[in-house]
Amino acid sequence: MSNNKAPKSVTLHDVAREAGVSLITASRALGNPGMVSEKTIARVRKAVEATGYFPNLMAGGLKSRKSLMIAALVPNIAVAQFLPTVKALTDALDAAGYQLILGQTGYDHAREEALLNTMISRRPDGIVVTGLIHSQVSRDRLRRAGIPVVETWDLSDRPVDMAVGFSHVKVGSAVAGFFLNQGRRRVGIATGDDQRAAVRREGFIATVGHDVPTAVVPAPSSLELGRRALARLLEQDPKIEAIFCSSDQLAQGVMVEAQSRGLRMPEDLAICGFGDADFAAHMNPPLTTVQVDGAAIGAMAAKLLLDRCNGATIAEPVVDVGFRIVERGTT
Amino acid sequence: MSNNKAPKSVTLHDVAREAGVSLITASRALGNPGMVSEKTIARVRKAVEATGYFPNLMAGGLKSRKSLMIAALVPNIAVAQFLPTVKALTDALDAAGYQLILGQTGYDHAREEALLNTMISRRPDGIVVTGLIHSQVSRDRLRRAGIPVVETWDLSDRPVDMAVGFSHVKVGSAVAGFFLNQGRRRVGIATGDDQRAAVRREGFIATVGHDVPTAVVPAPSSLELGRRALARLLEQDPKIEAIFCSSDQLAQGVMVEAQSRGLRMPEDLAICGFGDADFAAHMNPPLTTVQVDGAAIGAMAAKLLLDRCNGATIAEPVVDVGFRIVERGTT
DNA sequence: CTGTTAGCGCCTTCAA
DNA sequence: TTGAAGGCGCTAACAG
Repeated sequence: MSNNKAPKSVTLHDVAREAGVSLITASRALGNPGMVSEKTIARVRKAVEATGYFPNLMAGGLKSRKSLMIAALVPNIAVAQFLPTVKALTDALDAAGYQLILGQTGYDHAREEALLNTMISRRPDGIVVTGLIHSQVSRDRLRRAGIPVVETWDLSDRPVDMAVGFSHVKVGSAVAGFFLNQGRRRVGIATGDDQRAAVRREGFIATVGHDVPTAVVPAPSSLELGRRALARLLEQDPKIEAIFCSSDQLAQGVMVEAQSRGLRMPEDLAICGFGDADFAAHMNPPLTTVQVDGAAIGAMAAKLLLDRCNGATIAEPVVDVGFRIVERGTT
Repeated sequence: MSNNKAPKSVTLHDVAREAGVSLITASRALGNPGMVSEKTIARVRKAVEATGYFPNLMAGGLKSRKSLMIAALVPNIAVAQFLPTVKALTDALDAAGYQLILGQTGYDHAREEALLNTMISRRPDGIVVTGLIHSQVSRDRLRRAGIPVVETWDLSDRPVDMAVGFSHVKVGSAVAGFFLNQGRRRVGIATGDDQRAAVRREGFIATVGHDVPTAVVPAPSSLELGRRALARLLEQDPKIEAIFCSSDQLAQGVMVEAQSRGLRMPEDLAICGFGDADFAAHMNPPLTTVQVDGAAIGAMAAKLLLDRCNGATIAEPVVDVGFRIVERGTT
């Protein structure tokens, strides 16, 4: 009688029998309809309905060596900054029948390496990381595994494989130049503690020509942390004239704190954010900020990966999407 | 000579040979160390290093019927609302060795059904959806497939399987009661066009006792859309006294527009948002809003799923996490 | 256009 | 504690 095994799931074998064709014909009818006659396809389709069959992508992927999955590593999904990228990526992949597996590195290099190992074990058809991959071991491993990789939000002379981003040094430099042009010399920085923000700071300082007051706050940045950052900067230089913030959230906090201290913007204090969050244009005064097209980064990363999956050779494996300073009321 | 095949990847077979043990012993040394002697484990570990072996979870999962993946369906990853949930979910799953596969339904029922089918084909060990699953076909399918499912951000008398959320009807009702208590009768609603917001609106109207002016905006809601929503509400009732917004982003826009029209809050106009975004407490005036613990929802969903994966029986398959109105300066 | 054969890489079952 | 055999569900490769 019926023993207590798990209710054996319907397989392609059952479908084939129901349709009165061989296993492989059923397989082709579903995955490669061009090779099968209309009539057979119809029979198989009907058999699928009748049996309630669902393909098993694990089994298929094992043989075909295609998982139809792309792994994405972000520092922290809750950082609004990367959302448009993840969204654009997911949208583009979905449209091509691929799904995204998500991993959070928490800005932690060891965690990143561990996560990368896990992801490799899943045999994704591609990997997207935010920022450059830090561990040399991981870099080598990925190259050897031959998995297409896109490093995003940053540029590198020697990416693991492909890269889509912009130069953070140039961003810092551009903002510093912008402040200096306005005649503001007493400048400072409120920044998150991540690698890319640190590089922007380096570019900023290089252009200013000397070190500047800096308040570093832990990720993820928030309005609250911005308020405290301004307090700390004013301790370092009570007459500070301009502040470059590593995110608009932080800038928002700096502005709130500045207003509560009676500082006028831009007269007493100029502020430049980073990211052009949707609220930036609607603040009072509207926030000057650095705009980066995060969605374009995600879309381009998806395109590179999908092209590669389709066997294309990528002519330009490193794509610079650039940035621009959007001048508004705070400068 | 070396033919042109893909560089055959290292398998457990190679590790076993290198270690001088059988295939299955190598397998156990890695996945079930309790069954193997210390010495053998060490030998296998060394062989793993030497060969550069990476397990193939697709192959392992095929036999063991465990994918160590959880599928998560959200309407739109860019909606800040669900971020804490996705983050808490990812964190909890990561810690248990599971990864998240992400899908975006775009608030579209057909898309949701298609995505669910795709996900089923991946044989995830669990599925988390935002909101209730709409398609009856999908509901039946999931039950039959026997995949653990958690429906979140909503509650249901008869969930597909498990549910973690709160009552949107009660939220609408509570906010309406709150406004009425303040003596405000000319009330209205600015809302996104999603299902849950619609239910909150129903609760609101039921308590008010009659239909109210309503401005519906498409997802995802934004500050910009909030501004337009207020304009539309003022056309419907120039003397409107209180507005319930379906998100804090929308509320923010309503406030900006109100200020630009010279309306004072809360004297001329009361506003209540939804979600308690991080900026809500820092607006001017601070925004009254409905607070829901999205992270708790994600954490609880992960717990239910992981418990189930570990064979536990869930005593309470429906968890109400509740909500509360946070009174601030706009009411 | 259809079918047969032979695995993909690993783990479960049974035996030693 | 270790091993041998068999198969998870599917699809390339090669016939017909």
